[in-house]
Amino acid sequence: MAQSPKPKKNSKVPSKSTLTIYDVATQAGVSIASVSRVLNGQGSPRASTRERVMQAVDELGFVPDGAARALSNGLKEVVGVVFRRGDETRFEDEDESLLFIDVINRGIDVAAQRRGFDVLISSVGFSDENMSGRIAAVAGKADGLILHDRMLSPNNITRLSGMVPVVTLAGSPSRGAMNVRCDNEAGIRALVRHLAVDHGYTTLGYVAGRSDSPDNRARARVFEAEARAAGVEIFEGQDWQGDYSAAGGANVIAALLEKHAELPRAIVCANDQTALGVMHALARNGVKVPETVAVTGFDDVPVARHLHPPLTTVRQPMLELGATAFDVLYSRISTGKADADVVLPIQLMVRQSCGCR
Amino acid sequence: MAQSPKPKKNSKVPSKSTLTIYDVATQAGVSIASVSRVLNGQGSPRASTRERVMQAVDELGFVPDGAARALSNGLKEVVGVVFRRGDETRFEDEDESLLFIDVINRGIDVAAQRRGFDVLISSVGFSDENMSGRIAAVAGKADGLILHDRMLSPNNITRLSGMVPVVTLAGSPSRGAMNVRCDNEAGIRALVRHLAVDHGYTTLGYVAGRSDSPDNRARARVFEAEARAAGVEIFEGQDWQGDYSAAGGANVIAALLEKHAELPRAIVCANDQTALGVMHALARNGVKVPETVAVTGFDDVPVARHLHPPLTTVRQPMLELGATAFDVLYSRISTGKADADVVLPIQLMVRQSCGCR
DNA sequence: GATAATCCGGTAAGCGCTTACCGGTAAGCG
DNA sequence: CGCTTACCGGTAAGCGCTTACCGGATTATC
Repeated sequence: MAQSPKPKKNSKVPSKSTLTIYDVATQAGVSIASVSRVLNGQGSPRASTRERVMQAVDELGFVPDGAARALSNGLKEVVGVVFRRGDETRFEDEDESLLFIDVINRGIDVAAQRRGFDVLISSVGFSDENMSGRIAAVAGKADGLILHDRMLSPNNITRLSGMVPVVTLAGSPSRGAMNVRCDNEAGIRALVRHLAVDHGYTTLGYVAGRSDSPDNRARARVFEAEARAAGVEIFEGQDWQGDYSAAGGANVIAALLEKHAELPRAIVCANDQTALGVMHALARNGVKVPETVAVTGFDDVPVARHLHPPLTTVRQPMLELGATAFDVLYSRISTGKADADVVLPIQLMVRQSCGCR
Repeated sequence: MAQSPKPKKNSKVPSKSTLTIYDVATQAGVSIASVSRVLNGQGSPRASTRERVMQAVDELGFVPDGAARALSNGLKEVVGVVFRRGDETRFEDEDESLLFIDVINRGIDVAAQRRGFDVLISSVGFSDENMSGRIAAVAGKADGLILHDRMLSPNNITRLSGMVPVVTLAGSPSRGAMNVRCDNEAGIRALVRHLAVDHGYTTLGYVAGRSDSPDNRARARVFEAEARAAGVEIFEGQDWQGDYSAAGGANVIAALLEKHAELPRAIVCANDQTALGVMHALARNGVKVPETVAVTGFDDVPVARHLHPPLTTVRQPMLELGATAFDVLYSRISTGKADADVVLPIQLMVRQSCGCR
């Protein structure tokens, strides 16, 4: 019967219980292997053995050490999730695009729990240096990584994926990593069609998201192509550059109105936050939505349905996006195989800001 | 010169690089102790030794294993954060109170990074069983826990704090655990005073948050006491029961208006989401805000300033709340000492929904 | 009674890293 | 030259858990 190991000579004050599996084994009168078997459902312990072990665990308040388990099992049962916080024009705690990321992370969390995994979160500020080093540190504490958009160059993603399994949530996959995304092009197409064909609007504007976002650039391209195909006039360009935030959207409209620029009959916004700001600025200037100018968003964050008028938008299945990202990563971790690029369908959410009743 | 350890006989497919510190040592032509010294800034390695080690690390793409480091150091450098997701009346992915929790978690993340810690997130669904077991599993993977409100009974918190350092974000502390909170009472007092004294409104309503939230009950009590002291008439009771969500707030107003009930001159909402729904329902029914009915929120989530009219609310320093919770926990982990109950000040954010211009 | 099969549980090795301790070398001093 | 001190780096033990392997006891069969 082994004794509890000697206290580690360490300059750090022991802050956690120093209880180990040896203490449980001593109290239950069995070996540490028996304790492990009972706790992990291995082997076929006698009922009496099981009872003594569970009683000792309960009385002592024993929690197995995750690091020891991870080292022994070769699996930490932790997924690392890394995302960008802020940009060069915005103080970091006001970055509203994190709403979107938070919901995706929720989906990751729920899917991870189904497999006994937990989610290790790390956000990276815009001005943070040594992003690769940071991501590597997270990788050392996890079995795989899920990287939100705008994290690393494709080369660095490929390099990272040589160290740890990586799933990206980006517009396109990088070599060596798996990718999960929504069919955003279909979403923009559906919006433009709804406005141009169903409503018959002949002028459309597009308030862009961040110019450094590949996702935004793809949306802008599809918007342009689809609008041209529908034969409508397009309002776009530098004056229509937002940054995915409500303030960015409001600033675009305020600036246009200040120069007495003409507004299009409908405005497609890069995301719901932008639409919130656009609608706010229009209302502030006495422009009726949707009677004078219709507005649409993208994402369908929970706030969208409570705006006045309720926002027509494209529902990105954010929870499913997160859950799928985890499932793809888990498949890779557990079988070595996984899909390289998974595309989730979107759904047009027609409410009232487009002009429907 | 030790060889790289033999591959572990394991039924799980190895999905991570099997690189270890032994491989780096071999490539650099030094011992594993030297590699460790270089990577951890210990001892005084020669410049030439340092270079060879760093070059080998870079060429091999080596990332130290977090579980091994944690076991050896007796410190995982991970903080576990656990929060509640959903309630009995709402499907879990629509729980908007998570906005608030997400921002607090952001504060935790930023503060944790300052100390080289990462954040292990685990949400618990309302219908999840064995919450204690779940929390214990997170505890096994972290050095300490931060528990959001509504997680465990005070007894269970005390019991948990015998296993691992615990910080709660609750209205009041539990024995054995540390606590961090905002001075919500002062916030409600400031709101009531602003409406009753500065604006001279004589009737006030309070749309409550969840009835199972101790925080909400405390706010309701202070609202009542302060309003009575200001000599105004109070509208409250079962008809004014929200659930912290926009839909909950909208439902309260819609139901009142359906029964042609009289509305107070101003409505104090338990949080900003509730205020969003209240304002939406009022606007839908042609009630002007703030001309006919003023509305205030609580929390100052980013959306608040972009509503029309911009919301007067109480700013909960959510980022600071999270950061302080982490700092308190870190103090405990590193020195064994920490404050038992930390109260952060709030700030009244006067915008336009109260009637100010 | 002897043999084979099954059940159960203990012992020892190992997961990947950290670092205390010790030894070799070189420099400085008398 | 001999002794002392400082510097640097290698060896071995250990962190807390998991589990392969083996042995003892029991049961079943001939």
